[in-house]
Amino acid sequence: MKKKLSVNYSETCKTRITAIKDTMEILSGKWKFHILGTLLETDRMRFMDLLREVEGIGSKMLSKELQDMEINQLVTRTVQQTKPITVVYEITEYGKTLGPIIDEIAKWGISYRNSLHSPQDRETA
Amino acid sequence: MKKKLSVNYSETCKTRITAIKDTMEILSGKWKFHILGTLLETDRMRFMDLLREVEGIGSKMLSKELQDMEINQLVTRTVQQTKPITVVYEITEYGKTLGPIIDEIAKWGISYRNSLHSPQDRETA
DNA sequence: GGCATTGGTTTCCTTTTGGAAACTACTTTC
DNA sequence: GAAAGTAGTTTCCAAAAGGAAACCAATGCC
Repeated sequence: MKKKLSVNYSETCKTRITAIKDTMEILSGKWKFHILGTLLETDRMRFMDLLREVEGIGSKMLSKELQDMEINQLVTRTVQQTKPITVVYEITEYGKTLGPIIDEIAKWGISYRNSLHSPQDRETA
Repeated sequence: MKKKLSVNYSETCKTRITAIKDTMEILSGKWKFHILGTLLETDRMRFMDLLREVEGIGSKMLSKELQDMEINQLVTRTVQQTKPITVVYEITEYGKTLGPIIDEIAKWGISYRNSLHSPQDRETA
C-alpha cells in the first residue's frame, strides 16, 4: 500500500480553513481592525474624527477602508445635512458580530504585552 | 469654551487599540492564520506536509512564515535524524493561546458563508 | 546511475499596499 | 475676501508582499 502523500484532512477542517480565509479577506489591510475597534467603542463617528482617532492613517486609506467595510455591510455611512456637511459612520448590527473576534485579539495582545515583561509566562503556557 | 478637536478617548481604549495592533503585527501576512489553523488541528506536521496542506502556499512563503512564528515562540522546529532528514513543526503551548482568536474567526467565517445564502440574516443582525 | 524526496534558499519579477501632498468643492466664520 | 473646516479624490511614488522557478545538498530506491 502506497503511502498517502496528503495528510488525511477532514471536511470539517477544510470548512474551517475556508472560513478563516473568508474572514481574513474581509478584514484584510493594515487598518480595518483598528477602525472597527474604534467604532465598536464609540458607535458613531465622523470622518474627520476617525482621521484623528486612528493614529497614522491618511484620508485616502481611511476612505478606502470605510468603503470596503460599507460594501460588506459592517459599517454605514450617513450624510447629515448640517451647515458644513458632515458624514457619520457607524458600525452595523452585523458589524458588531465581529466584536468577539476583536475582543479576543485585544485580550491576546494585552497578555502578550505583559509576557514581554515576564517572559516565563510565555514558556509555561 | 472651545470645542475639543479630538474625541475623548480613554486610556482603556488606547491600550486596547495598541493590543490589537500588537496582535495583528505578529499575525500579519496572508498565511499565518491558515498555518496556525492547520497546526492547531494536527499538533505536528513536517514541512512538506504543510506545503501540501496549506493550499496555494509556496516553499519560500511557508519557510518565512514558519521562521516568523518560531521567533515569536508560536511554533517549534525540530530536526529529526531520520534517513532523509525530516523536520517537524508543532504549535507551542503559547501558540495554543491563539486558539480562541482562531476559533472566533472560523466561527464568524462560517456564519458569513451562511449569510450569503440567506442575506436577511445579515440585515437583522 | 538516475530519479525522487526531504527541507529549504535564492533570484527575479509582478502585484499590492500604503503614504504624502495637492486638489476639489462647499460653507461658515472672522 | 481670506482662512478654516467639512469630506473626500487624485496623482505620484516607494516599499512590502508574494509567487514561480531554479537550485542545492543529502539520502533512499530500483
